[in-house]
This record gives sequence, C-alpha cells and structure tokens, in this order.
Amino acid sequence: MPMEKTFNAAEAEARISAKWEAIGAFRAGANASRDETFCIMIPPPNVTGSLHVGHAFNNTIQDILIRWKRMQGFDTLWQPGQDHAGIATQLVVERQMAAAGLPKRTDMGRPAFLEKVWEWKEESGGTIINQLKRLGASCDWDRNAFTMDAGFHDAVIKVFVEMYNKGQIYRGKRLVNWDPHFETAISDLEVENIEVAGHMWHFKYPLAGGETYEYVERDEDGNVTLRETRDYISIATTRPETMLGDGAVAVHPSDERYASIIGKLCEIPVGPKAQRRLIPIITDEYPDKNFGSGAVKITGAHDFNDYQVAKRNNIPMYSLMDTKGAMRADGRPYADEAATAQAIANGTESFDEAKIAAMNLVPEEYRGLDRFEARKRVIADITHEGLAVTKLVKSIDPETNSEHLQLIPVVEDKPIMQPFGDRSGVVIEPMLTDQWFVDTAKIVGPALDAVREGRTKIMPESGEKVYFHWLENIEPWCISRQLWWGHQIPVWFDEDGNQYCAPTEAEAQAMALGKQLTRDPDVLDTWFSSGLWPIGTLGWPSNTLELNKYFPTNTLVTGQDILFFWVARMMMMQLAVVGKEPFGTVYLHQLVRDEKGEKMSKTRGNVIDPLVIIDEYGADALRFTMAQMAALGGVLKLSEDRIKGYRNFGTKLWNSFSFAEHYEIKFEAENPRPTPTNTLNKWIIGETGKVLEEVDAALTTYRFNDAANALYAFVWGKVCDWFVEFSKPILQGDDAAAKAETEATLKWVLDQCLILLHPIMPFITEELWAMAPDRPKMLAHTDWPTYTAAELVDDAAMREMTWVIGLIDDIRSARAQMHVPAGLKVDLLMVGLDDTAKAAFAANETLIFRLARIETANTASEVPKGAITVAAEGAVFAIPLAGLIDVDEEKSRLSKALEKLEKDMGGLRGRLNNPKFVESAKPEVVEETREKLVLGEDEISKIKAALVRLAEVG
RNA sequence: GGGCGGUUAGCUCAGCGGUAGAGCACUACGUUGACAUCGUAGUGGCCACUGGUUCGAUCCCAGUACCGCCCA
Repeated sequence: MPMEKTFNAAEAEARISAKWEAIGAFRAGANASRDETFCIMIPPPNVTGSLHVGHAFNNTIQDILIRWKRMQGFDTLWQPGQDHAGIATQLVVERQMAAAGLPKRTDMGRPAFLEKVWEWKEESGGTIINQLKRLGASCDWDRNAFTMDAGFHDAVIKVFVEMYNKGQIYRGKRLVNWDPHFETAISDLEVENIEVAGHMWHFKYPLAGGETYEYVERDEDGNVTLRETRDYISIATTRPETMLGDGAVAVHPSDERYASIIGKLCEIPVGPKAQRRLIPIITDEYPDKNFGSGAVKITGAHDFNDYQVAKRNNIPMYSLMDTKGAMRADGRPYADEAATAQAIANGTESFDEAKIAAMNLVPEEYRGLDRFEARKRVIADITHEGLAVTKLVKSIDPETNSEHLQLIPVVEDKPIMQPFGDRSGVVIEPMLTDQWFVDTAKIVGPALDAVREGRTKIMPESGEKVYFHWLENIEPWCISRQLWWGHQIPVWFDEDGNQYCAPTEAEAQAMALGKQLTRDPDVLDTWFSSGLWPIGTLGWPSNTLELNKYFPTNTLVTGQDILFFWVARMMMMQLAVVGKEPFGTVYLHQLVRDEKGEKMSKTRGNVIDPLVIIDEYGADALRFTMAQMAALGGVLKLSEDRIKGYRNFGTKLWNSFSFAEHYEIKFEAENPRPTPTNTLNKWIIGETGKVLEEVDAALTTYRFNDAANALYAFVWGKVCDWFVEFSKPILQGDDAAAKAETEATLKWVLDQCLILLHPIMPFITEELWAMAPDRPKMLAHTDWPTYTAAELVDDAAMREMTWVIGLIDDIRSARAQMHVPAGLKVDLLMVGLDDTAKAAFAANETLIFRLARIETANTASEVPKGAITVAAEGAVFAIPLAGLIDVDEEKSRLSKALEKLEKDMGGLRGRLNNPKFVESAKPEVVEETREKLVLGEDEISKIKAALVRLAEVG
C-alpha cells in the first residue's frame, strides 16, 4: 500500500493513542531499563476545566520531558489528576440544577447537593483527560488522581489535624477577599484586578467644635500658593459608602499642612446630625503627601492598606456589610452604636475585636441597602449638606445669555483598579471575617532554605528572586471557604465555642465528653489540598511503593503565574508534612497570549482553542510550535500561521519517507548504523551525532526551543536539503556497493529522525515508525540513542562535504545572480586546484554536477575572459559564458562580494595588528582570527583577479 | 508606590564578551523523478538611548526612555 501524500493526523492520532493505551505504554515504569526514576506531577487542571492553550503548552513541555526520559530507559511516572475546584464546580452544578428546574442548593441541603456534585463529576469530570490524550500526553492514566478521592481526602484531613495540633493552623479574624455573590472568601488567584472608570470624591471632614487652622500650600520652591483658614480637613475617596466605618484620618508625619491638627478630632460628614462620629487625626507613613489632599480616611475593615494602618495604630475596624455586600441591618440602633464608637474614639471606652465586630455603624437610613446604592445615597446626602469640596464653574444660560457662577462638587474621573471575582464577576469586597489560616510564618523557613541551598532549583532564575521576595513577606494563608464542595474542616465546636480538631466526629466527641458538638461548616481552600498534590497522589500517608520510588519528584512544570499560589505552597506543605522538598527543579514557563500579546479571553474573542488547532493541523504541529517557542521567560505569542508552518515541517518529514519508498528502500525492524566508506554517508552520520548532542543538551537545560530548532535545522536543512539530494545520483547509479551503503545510511538516519523527534512530535513519528514491519517495540519505547558526536564525526568527511556544499551554494548563487537559466547545464572550468580541492571535487563530481547543474568540468590553466568566477578554498572555478553574461553585472556582483570581504578582513586585520589583542585574547581566538584572515585574503585576491579579467573584456 | 522582566530584520523570537541568527512574511525565478504543505536565489539590522569597564560590548556595569507582568 503506497504512502498517502501527507500524514492524515485526524485519522492516525486516535488510532495511535489507542495502541499506546492498549500496550500500557505510559504506565509507571513502562520501558524502564535502569533504576533511576523520573517523575513529573501534572499541575492538576480544574475538574470543570476544558483544555485551553495554557494547558496545551504546559502539558506539551511535560510530555516532551517524560517521553525523552522514558525512551532513555528511566523508570518514569507522569502522574495525572484533577483538583476539585470548590467554587467553579459548585457554580457549574448549581447552574445545571437551575437549568433542570431542580430545587436550589440551599433548599436541597448539603448531603443531597454533594450527591449531585458527585453525579456531575462521574459524568463530566473526565472531559479534560480526554482532551489531554488528544494532545498526546503520555500520563499514566490508570493512576489518575482527584483531590476529593477518599485516600486524598484522608491525607488532607490528617495534615489539617497535625498542623492544627502543632499550632500551624488557627482560626482568626482577618481581612480577606470576599465574594458577595458566592458569599465566601476567595483566594488572591481568583481575584482579577481590572482597571475601570471610577471616580474620586472629595469631602470635608469638619474639625470638632468648629475649630479652625491655617491651611498653607506651597510649590516645589517653597513659595506659598494658597493660604486660607479652614475648619475642615479634605478627604478624597473612591468609595464613599465606607466612610461610615472610618476609624481615623491619617496624614503623613512630615506633612506640614496638617501638623497643627494632629491628634485633634474631626467629624465624619455623614449620618444623622445628632450622632455624628468624631474620629482622630493621626499620622502614619502610609498617606502620600502628593496624592489628593494628602489626608486619607482609615477604614480598616474595608481596605487592605487601611487594615495595616489601623492595626499599626490600634484603630477600630468597623464592618459595614453583610455577606451579600449589602449594608448591615443587624445590631443595635445606630444612635447607641455611634455613642459607643464615640466613647472608643475618645478613649473613654476600651474595645476588643469581638466587641467591634458586633457593632453596626450603619445609620438606619442606609441599613439593608446594596453597597452601590448606599454609595449614591451617601454622596447625595453629603453634597446636600454642603460638605462636598466644590469648585466654581461658569456657565452661560442659553436663553438669556447671562453668566452664572455655580459651585459644584469636585468629582474626578479616575481609572481605578477594581477587584472582580473571576467566576462571579462581581466586585470583590475586602471583608473582616472569621476564617481559618495557615500560620505560614511558621512553615516558610524550610521552603526558603530549599531554594537558597539549591535542593530545589527554579528556572528561569528570576523565578527564584520572585519566590524569595514573596515568601520573605508572606501573609497568613486563608484556607477556609464558605462552600459545601470540598474538604470540610475537621473542627467541631461546643456550645461555648471551644474547638475540637480531630479526623472524625467520634474522635472529636471523645475529646469533648458530654458536650454538644457542631462541625465547622466551611471547607478547605482547593489550594490547600492541591498543596499536598505530590505526596497525596502517591498514596501518602500510606507508605506506598510509588511514594518510596518517585518522591521527591524530579521536575515540576508550571506557569509563572502560579509560583506563589501553588509552587510555594507545595514547597511549604511537603516540607512541613514529610520534611522533603517535593521536586528538584521547578520549570516556570511563559504565559500563552494571542499573537498581539494580549490575554486570551472569551470576551475579547481572541481565544485559540487547541482542540480546533489539533483538528485542523494535528497535535504534532501544535506541539512542535509550542516547543519551538518555549524559551525561558517572557510571554508566548501564539499565532495560527506559525502552527501551519510547523505542520509543513511534519509534511517534509513525511515526504522524506515517501522518498525512501519511491526508491523502494525497505525499512527493517532494526536499521543499524552502517560503517560507511562513502564520505557523504560518513558526513550525515556525523551530523546526526552532533544533533543528538544538541538535543540532549537542550532538553537537559530545559531549552525546548533549542531542541526543536536543532531538529528542524537537521531534518530539513541537512537531511532533506542535502543528504537526500546527494543520495539521488548514488541511488540511481550503478555502484551497487555505494548504493547499498547509502540506502543503509538513509534508513538509519531517517530512523534517528523519528526517534529524536518523537518526544516533540509523537504521532507522525510513531506512524512512520510503524511502516516498517515487525518493529520490536513501538517508537514510544524505543531506546534513545547514546552515541556521541566524538564517535560519529569524521573530520575529513565533514570538511569535504562542507567544501562541496559551499561550492554548490556559490555556483548556484552566482548563476542565479547572473540570470543563468535554472534549467541550463553549464560547463565548469577548474583553475589551479590544490590536491585537497582536486580530490574533493573528484570524489563528489556527480553530486556537484547534479546540484549545481554542470554539464562538463575540465581543468584550465587560466580563467577565460567573460566567465563567471567562483572562488573556493584551494581553487578557482569559472563558468565560461562568453557573450552570455552581462559584464557589468558580474563586475558589480564581484565588487559587492569584495566589499564585504574587505570590510570583514579589515576588522580582522585591525584586531591582529593590535598588540593588546594578541596579548590578551584567548590563543584559540587569535588563531581562529588568523585563519579567517588567511582564507579571506585568498578569496579577495581571487576576486580581484577576476575583476581584472573582466576589465580587460570591457 | 514596591518587585521582576523586556526593548535585536516587516512580524514572532533565539543569541548574551570575538564583530548578528532562525522561522514566518516579502521579492525574483522554477511542475529538475520525495515533497508547490515544495525547490533555488535574494532583500532586510548604528542589536532602544547615554555613559563606563575591556584589546574588543548586542552581550558585563551604571543611568535614561518606553513597554509588559506581579504585588500594593
């Protein structure tokens, strides 16, 4: 059956995948021929997820590494799995229930809802696995793990209990990102900061008791630009509704404008007149003197910066909102709450966290309002009262043409960074709530040491700086979520609020004899469980074979963006739990963007769907593109054109086999490397040795782009462009021995191409591999070569073929520039060949004849007039085309070449004439420079001679 | 505001002490017995700017400008 014209990826990929699966090609330890292990943990995709380009890139890189190591005979494991994605999954299932007309989650109750989630998981949770298989990912799919699996669950609970008992986990009140839609705390990763059009309002906070001060503003030189008496301090805010919870006004300690009023009280200009709260004016380093008025209101419970200021200065933090983001409607009447708050501000009443938390400082008229509605009302009320900062605006009445001067409130339009929940799309609220935290400060040390001391290496190295910077300033990690889907926190409370932490209710009950217990309803952050991914997937806490064998793992491949969220946490957790760093190397790859470098998003409509790409171009083209672009650092801009280009590369490879087929060259099950006598064959075998070394070196150092480029240049630029072309005259010729040897070489070289390309392009290579009957193993299990360039390179053959290729290039170039028709075979004259050139030419005459399109070659004593001259090492060649060539054109061609050479040689001469260069440069560099100069000057003299001859012609 | 990067051919990017590379795009020619998803030849760069170190800087150092990303 003759080969198809091109590789039919759509048809072949599924068939090949099935075959791999059938023989268990990717099982842990498959094809192992040595004891060393190599293990990669997949960054678990979200169980609700579907494959996007980021996954495709991430998994391509992992697959290249694992296939390479597997072929090398390592005992490999690529551990796959998914995480349970608390919010996302709950959202998906709730949506589905709503669509199906089922009762709401809250009506259904927790156990029934969880049952629904599991049903969903069984049905749809495997989507991404199948998509990863289409990419060719060679995970051990039988070991697919899930963070909610029973074993994994037990591990998570065990770790929580142990860390709780060691005091590394605690419950406390801190400011967290709160999603008012899902009514849960969320992680930083789930918050998207987006710049939106916002406003900055300016309000007057009157000084208590009508006090006044001299307000003076100066320019840079200290000249007074404004001086007035004020009875207020001007405050700018983008969130007026939070004024109700202000605890202080802060100014920078060096701000002279306000020096005289530090320590005084000012009034929050909102709420019932009778109970206006007075708050202190304090100093803190946080306010920026040059920003706004330089004075900042401090609302500790609703802003992350203010929170720090409030903590530093012991300012009460009043929570204003409920879990839905509406203004609180609980608590005592406002008048009472305000009175207490005032007493606290005056310092006459003490306070603690619980007392503050219980207080509701929202005036009755705002209670229950949505936060955005409350904002409008607050603004309107302040403005109405005349406490907004105003400016004079001149307007002209269009009817009467009279001028009006009007005072209007100052409202600046200002882009602001606003946090949005990535799933809910609503504005995230910093919220003071009771949550569970990992006291990261207690476990961060070993994670820092592991990288500092080189037990774990982060690539690129800049990642290490970021890692240190983040871990050295780490904040407590909020691990509780107000969700149902996830690992429920193993803590029970008695009626007095005492905590009992235990793996099971029975054990907790045993600790709380006779007490009525209630379990904490919250679940753990998904990242807490995926923080245990390396040991959890390997069966910890059981002392499994796999745990012993593959842990610590070798390489983690993940995006730069989750260095903190996941990598750092895995480092801390594994070290805290089992005392070992989870991986030897962390390879951080680029983020995938569209061709313009923009983030891909559905709203932008610039999403490249890897499955669509695979359908159209095949998985190999996508994979090769990604490998080729996987340089260290930066952003990967993916465009379809590139993918198309690398699909063409696959076709090129395909056609090289079709070439072999055309010449009826039959691949055997094994195609051993011949020991050739022919220079051509020696040469390509040497080149193969070189490319293997390049590929190994590149993969060892995670330079996937170098590996891909080296293979591209070898397969296309060496094998197809030269070796295959050179082999034609031999294959068509009569020399049976040469023919046999060249066939054997071709078979071996093409086999090597398949082997070396397989990690990057597994499908097409496996397909071509299978065209030989009875291969002992599938390509995925074929031994990766171990020859070295030193063994395979024959220096003399390399030199000779380089000379031949250079000569053909030069003749072709000269022909093309002189407009010699491509089809025209010309006569070649050889002048003054030295012995090496003579021998090289003679040995490769047929190749040169064919590729340079030469009819005859004869020696001549001199170059005739009116001939094209081609200078080569140890020879001058001429193509007599009397009458045919344009003398001027040949002159300009040669002059141009001469000019370039002169310039280059000038540089070399300059260097060599500089005694300091010869003294201080490395000897080999000096030697190399000398050699280049000799060769160049030789060529210069040949070209000059040719120009002289041309001058004689006219 | 703090941190981390980047600026090299029209585009996307490698290179990172010895005088600049790839792919794509572009131009011209071409159905040469594998391949038009191709072949052959070619065009294209004061390597952001300014200083410094060096015999020598795209590469190292310092500063400037602009652009990203992360954290506030």
